[in-house]
Amino acid sequence: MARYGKEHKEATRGRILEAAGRRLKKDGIDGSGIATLMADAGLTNGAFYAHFDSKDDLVATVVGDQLRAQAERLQGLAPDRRAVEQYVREYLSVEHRDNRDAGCPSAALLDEIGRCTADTRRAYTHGAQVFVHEIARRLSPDDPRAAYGRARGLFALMIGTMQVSRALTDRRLAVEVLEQGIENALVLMDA
Amino acid sequence: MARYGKEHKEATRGRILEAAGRRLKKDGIDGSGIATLMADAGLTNGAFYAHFDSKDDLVATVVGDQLRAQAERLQGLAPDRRAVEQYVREYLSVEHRDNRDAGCPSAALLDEIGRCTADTRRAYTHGAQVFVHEIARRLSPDDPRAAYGRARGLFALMIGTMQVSRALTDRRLAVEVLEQGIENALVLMDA
DNA sequence: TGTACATCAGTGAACGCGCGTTCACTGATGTAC
DNA sequence: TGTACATCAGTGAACGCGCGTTCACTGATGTAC
Repeated sequence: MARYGKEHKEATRGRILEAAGRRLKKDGIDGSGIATLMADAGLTNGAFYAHFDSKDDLVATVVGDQLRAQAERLQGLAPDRRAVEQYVREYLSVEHRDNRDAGCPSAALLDEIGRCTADTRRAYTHGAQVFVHEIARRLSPDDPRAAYGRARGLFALMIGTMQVSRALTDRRLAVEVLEQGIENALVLMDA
Repeated sequence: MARYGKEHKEATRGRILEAAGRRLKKDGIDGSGIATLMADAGLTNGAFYAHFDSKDDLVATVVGDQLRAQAERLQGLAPDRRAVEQYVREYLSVEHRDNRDAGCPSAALLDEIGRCTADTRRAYTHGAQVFVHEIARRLSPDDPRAAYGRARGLFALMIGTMQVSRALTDRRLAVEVLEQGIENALVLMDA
């Protein structure tokens, strides 16, 4: 009946979402055009609307996917405090700083997300809460909610530190900011 | 000879910069067009290029001005630790959250600044260092450099916390994040 | 096994629009006489 | 004091371009016979 199995279109959608995740983080939301996003996925602009209602729809989906992926990476680590420390060290690394497109969606896009539609911000709100919960249950396994405050501080500190480091033109200073970010994160974790 | 005194054009330039500061923080850099920026200043698009070489030139100037203004506000406060606490409380307030256009340029624009030209990022680098120094000399009057690490952490934490709070759709959660941000800031200050 | 057909994912040109930038022009002003 | 002039900040139409979105079409495929 249908010429392809339904998994074909699903696979294409997945390819668009993955490519869009990278492109949006690299060039920003306003800085990424539909034609470019589709070319990244090996398609032409016209096919976009067979998969998404609008650019806003794509952005909301990408933001949700990106935060889910980030939380899952943390879920893959041990359920203890040392895993959080390991995560923080990888987050505040020069590799992450120099690879926006493969990195944290919040560090790459957060001020733009704050200006997005309610759908996108809802997707962000939910994803961020899951991520913070994964940090908190590693800081305080018996009562994760008690650690939400510190976990949110860690989250905000990591995002802010990475954004500052990326904005600096002085590479030595940028690295120093990352290193001090790790120290500050450890202070918050142990508070 | 000239039809206006030279202070006339300077005043107009200042008006453009002030209006652009507000508009860029409100709608983002990519989200603000020249025609809109000029209309905000009570002018038409064509006059823009009598004052700036390009949009990039304006953005670099605005970023520099905004960070200078932010540092000067801190300089206006007492040179002690209590002034930093007061500053943090005002920064992480609902008023600041709800008024991007009058607020911190980093919270409003930092991920976009990270993608800007070297000129803009140089202006940011310099401005941020001055601001961090003003925090540090209040945390450690005798040896400001010793407090740079904590001061940078405070800066990053405030920026990240404000951006997260602005992205959330749940207002109660957004307020809770601000309050916990203050607690976390106090922890870092006292570390 | 071979052919005709229906499906529909993907193509690519086109839509109106706003972008950053350029430029010939306007008109209010201070100066010169 | 009154008039002609030079200045130049600001106007607004126009440039080519890329934006998000629409749509008539193409063509590879699985199915029916």
